Amino acid sequence: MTDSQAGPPDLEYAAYARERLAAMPPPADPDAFALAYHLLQLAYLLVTDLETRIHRPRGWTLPGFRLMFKLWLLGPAQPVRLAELSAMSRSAVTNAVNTLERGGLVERRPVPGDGRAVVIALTGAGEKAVREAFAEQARREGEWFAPLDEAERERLTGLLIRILRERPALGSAR
Amino acid sequence: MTDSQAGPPDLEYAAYARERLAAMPPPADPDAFALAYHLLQLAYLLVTDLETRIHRPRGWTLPGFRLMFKLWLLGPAQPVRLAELSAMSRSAVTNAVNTLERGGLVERRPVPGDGRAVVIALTGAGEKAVREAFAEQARREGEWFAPLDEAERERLTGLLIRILRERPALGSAR
DNA sequence: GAGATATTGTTTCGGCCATAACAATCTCGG
DNA sequence: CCGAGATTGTTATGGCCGAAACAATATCTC
Repeated sequence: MTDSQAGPPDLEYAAYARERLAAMPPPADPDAFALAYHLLQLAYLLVTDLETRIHRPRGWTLPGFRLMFKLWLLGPAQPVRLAELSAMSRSAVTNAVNTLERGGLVERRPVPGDGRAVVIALTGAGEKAVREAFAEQARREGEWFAPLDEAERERLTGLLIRILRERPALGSAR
Repeated sequence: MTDSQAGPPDLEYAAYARERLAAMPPPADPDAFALAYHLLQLAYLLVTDLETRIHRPRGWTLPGFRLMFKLWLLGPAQPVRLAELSAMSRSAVTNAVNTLERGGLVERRPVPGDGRAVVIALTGAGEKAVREAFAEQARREGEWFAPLDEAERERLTGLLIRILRERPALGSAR
């Protein structure tokens, strides 16, 4: 793993790992490894970048923004609905809403017909916050994807959607 | 956002959000949004799936496995090197090593020439653990990417690498 | 050599997330 | 009606993560 190409260390590592895996017997799968690695690495770098450059300086977080963005598009919604839209747990929604509520960005409202349920709604401050952060984030995403032309972006998105549509069944069974 | 297509809720939401963004003025960018959304969603689902199906049942975690996998390929290494290979913070490495060390999977060794430095090395149990989990994970990654043929996988990986190579400068400046 | 500076690893703090257990409430079959 | 079962949201508990502050050590400069 020489540094002769002077690429980023994570990409150098990935190339080296792929080579090593190519010399191993199945079930080692160098191509699947490379795909998973670069996918996760890009997602990690993008998340970290958006978080540190846009949301943290404003005193918020990326997960909080994503939740508020959903409320902005969909209007007030129950935690259970927000959880299934994001494919995340209800408790994660509870935690995120707690943080946002402390900041005065969202509020919980009781549901008339159902004593268990709660509806989460943006406050005025939350609506302003999500509009401002959205503009910044859209700009930054544009910078990240600038290396690809329009056709390539579309092709990349299409491939990702194919995998998401055919996603393997979840659950812990083998 | 009707559920007429009966697709997964997260994909339905993404399609709806893209439509809504298409009706907004710049800097709203529906294509960049869709790309970022599907990229992050797929990464999240893949991470969660590998974690819950493979690593948690064995008593470990995916981040722990990724660190051990690096040690497996590279041999003993210093935390600072592991951190830059993963583009993550040194404190995250410290935490991960603490967890792995409690489980007897890695050990810290002093560095003869340098009183500050430490080298992280796999133990025998750690080496066995990483070999077993690697086989499982490679199989599961293969299932995730099965919807794409070989050429499509390669194209997808290539597009991801293009973005990673040209990644925008980090840092908090605007 | 001695002091200023840099590097390494750790600690603290707060937020994110899942799982499991729980209380409150609703629904539905008999 | 009424009790079993399902649903909703919350609360522990524990791991992950970054930023910032810190102590120990190394290096560089004069």
